[in-house]
Amino acid sequence: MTTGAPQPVPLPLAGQRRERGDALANRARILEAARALLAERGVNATTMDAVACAAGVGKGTLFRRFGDRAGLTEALLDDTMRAFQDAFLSGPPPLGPGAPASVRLETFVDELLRLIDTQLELAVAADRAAGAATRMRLHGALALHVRTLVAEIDPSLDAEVVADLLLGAIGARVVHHLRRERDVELAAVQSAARALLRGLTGTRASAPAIPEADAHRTS
Amino acid sequence: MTTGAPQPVPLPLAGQRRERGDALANRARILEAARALLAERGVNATTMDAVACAAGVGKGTLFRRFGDRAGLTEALLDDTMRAFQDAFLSGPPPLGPGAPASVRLETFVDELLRLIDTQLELAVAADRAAGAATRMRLHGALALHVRTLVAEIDPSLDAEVVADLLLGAIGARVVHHLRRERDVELAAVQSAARALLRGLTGTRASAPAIPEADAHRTS
DNA sequence: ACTCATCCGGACCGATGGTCCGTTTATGCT
DNA sequence: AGCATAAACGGACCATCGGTCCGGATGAGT
Repeated sequence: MTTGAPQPVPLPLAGQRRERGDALANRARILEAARALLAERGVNATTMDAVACAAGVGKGTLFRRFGDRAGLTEALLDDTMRAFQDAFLSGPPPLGPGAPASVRLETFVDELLRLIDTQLELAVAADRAAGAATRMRLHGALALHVRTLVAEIDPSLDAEVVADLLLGAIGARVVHHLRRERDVELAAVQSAARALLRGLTGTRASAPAIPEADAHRTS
Repeated sequence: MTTGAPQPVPLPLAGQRRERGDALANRARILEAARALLAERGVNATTMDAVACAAGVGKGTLFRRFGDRAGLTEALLDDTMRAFQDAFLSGPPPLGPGAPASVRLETFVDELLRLIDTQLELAVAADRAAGAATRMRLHGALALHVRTLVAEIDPSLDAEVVADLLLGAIGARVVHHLRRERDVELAAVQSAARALLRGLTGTRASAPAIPEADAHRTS
């Protein structure tokens, strides 16, 4: 996957001096090394030193490129997240626009859980290492989406708060705990999450009709 | 509050050498100092050094008494938690045994949120600093209770997983975020939590028969 | 080939959690 | 009261880790 990235393109563009070739290469190696270390040794045992060393670069390089630990994890999360965001913002219907909000929300939760599961260590790292600013940005995008869907499903709810509670329920820590320390199947987690959602979607939906039609208000 | 603690009693008991008087006093001072620092400076700015200094003891004393940071936070949480546990395990009905499971669960969530809110910084500290072992113990007690209630409410659910998701939803991190960074009222959080619970409690009770809802389940 | 901006790398720094050990002192006994 | 001793004290000390700095190396345009 890492190598599969379509490469941000050398960008033969003008403007000012393009990033030097070795710098580009190093960035890639650092990202790859970080991903590997994170996956095989866990979050706790992955130090910045170790990442730099594994990538075969000096610490200076590492820090200049990414600023700090938060920056690195953010970069790591970046493409994964971007893809997911595109999917639920403008992808095909079950997840993207076009399906009723309740279905979209359910699908969203399902998919987010799957995504977290495939990048468990990374997700936990981001969750704990990211500074307030970074977390806000990452969390913010997801929260906004959930908030919108929740508001659409049941306008009487305090969408902002409900959204945060929901995201908290399926946060990296929880999933990590269930999967790694309890040996729970991912499907079981997804199923339980759906059970929780039923309170928002199912119940109300019994008088379905789907309030759609009236586009999506801009709360 | 701190001073209000009923004192573990001098225990004039026998056995082997009783804990020395100064040791006892120091433990109390450390606990009090830690609580104060945590409350007024936040989790991030509270170092072990600072705690020892504020308590007027050496670091050696601090660490010998509590082992490590996790031990200290655990001790800090201890009596608060013990009281809460007693309340929901053997206290009066709305929370303790005697009321229907769904009501108990709702009350439990309400109360836990209130408790977390009054000890926000401490709760976050415990959440982040506690080692796996400690967290398991603290979380375990709560999780067991919720699990039991959930199982009672709807035996068809995977109580263990649902319980963890629920606790994740109202975890210290989430509450901290909502209360401190979003200025959300505690009541709003409790209300949103109840909305989530509705899926487990209310829905089933009235046998509303969720329509197609789960038709598109594939994964 | 030449020049210069950019980048590299690892020595270095400050903070912080945690350990060690010589010194002090509460406690029980005489 | 005086004493012996185990327990507790306290702060110097250590190791780790995130993050900074700067002299030296190097890629890229001319």
